[in-house]
Amino acid sequence: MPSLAARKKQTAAESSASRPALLLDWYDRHRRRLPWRAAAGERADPYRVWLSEIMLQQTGVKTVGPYFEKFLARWPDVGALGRASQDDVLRMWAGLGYYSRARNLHACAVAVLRDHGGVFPGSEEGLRQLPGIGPYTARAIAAIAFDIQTMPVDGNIERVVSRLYAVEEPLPQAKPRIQELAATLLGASRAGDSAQALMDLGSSICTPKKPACALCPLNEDCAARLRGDQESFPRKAPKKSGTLRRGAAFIVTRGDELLVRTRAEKGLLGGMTEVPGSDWLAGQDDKAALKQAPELKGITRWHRKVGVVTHVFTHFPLELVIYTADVAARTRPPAGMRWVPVATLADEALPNVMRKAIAHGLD
DNA sequence: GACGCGTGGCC
DNA sequence: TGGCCAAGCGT
Repeated sequence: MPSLAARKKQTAAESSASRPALLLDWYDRHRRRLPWRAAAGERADPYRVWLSEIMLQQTGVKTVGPYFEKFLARWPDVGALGRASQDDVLRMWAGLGYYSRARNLHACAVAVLRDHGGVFPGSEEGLRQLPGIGPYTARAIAAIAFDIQTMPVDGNIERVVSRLYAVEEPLPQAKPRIQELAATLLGASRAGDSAQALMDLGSSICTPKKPACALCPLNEDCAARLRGDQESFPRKAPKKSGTLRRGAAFIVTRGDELLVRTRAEKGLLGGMTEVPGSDWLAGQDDKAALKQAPELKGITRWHRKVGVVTHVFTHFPLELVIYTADVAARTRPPAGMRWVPVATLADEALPNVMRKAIAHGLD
């Protein structure tokens, strides 16, 4: 076999015929070791691949790591996860965001247990039918865990491919075209490694800002690099930011207990624990928000904490005013609410915005 | 196809 | 520091 340098030179001269081989060579030398990845040459466990792919949706590798380990230790296989309660899964997921993923994760495990005898379907089409598994994740599991010749396309691969071919069409319209181009980077085998090679390349070399093109195995015939405007790809339609919303959160203590409730099953922060609060509306003032305070015996006046809690969701920024009150022992909670010891708050399915509100209120 | 859906890290 | 970005899915 000719040396790597010789093969690379030869490839540049012969156009892109052996890009898949260059990519796999690079991957064999530089692949990242991640908790859900099998050793070189080994087939990955579908459960681990699935669990990691769901957690990694719109979420960084570093953030996912500890959650993946926690889940694996508590639920070592899909059967164990399918027999757990949704509430336990939500509690374990708390802090990771996009909570519909956790609900679908549990629903998926239940479905695999009930409809597939506890074994993941081994085809892209079969996987695609399961809750929480969309076109990307179905392809990723099929390629990585089942060695099926298919190319998943995530944000990293969109960036790499759009630069390689200088795709002028903006996202998301360009998705079908990019999917076609990405599939040409599949070799005759090792589909999962080809996909993971492109993802590693996208996260470590072909980064959004200041890509390290000198280190890229595909730099010789990258169309965007030849033009010198790599960072301008992928083209994207400009996106609009949301309007500021305001609301109030009520921190009610009864000794060392805190008043909480569970949010509606669907929608924003669905199924998660929260402290009682007002609606979150654009242009709402403090007085209007205070009118939505929970009614409890013995509260003569609310204490308004100095300052506000701010939080930025994907589609809108939020400002919460914090009101506090302390009530007598044995005060009944309003309908739909409950008291929980402050000491056990860590075990609740509390999204970060609520942790911030509580921290501010108890401060 | 557009929108709703968290959070943390980056410069 | 505020906008951008990260292994998308469901509706």
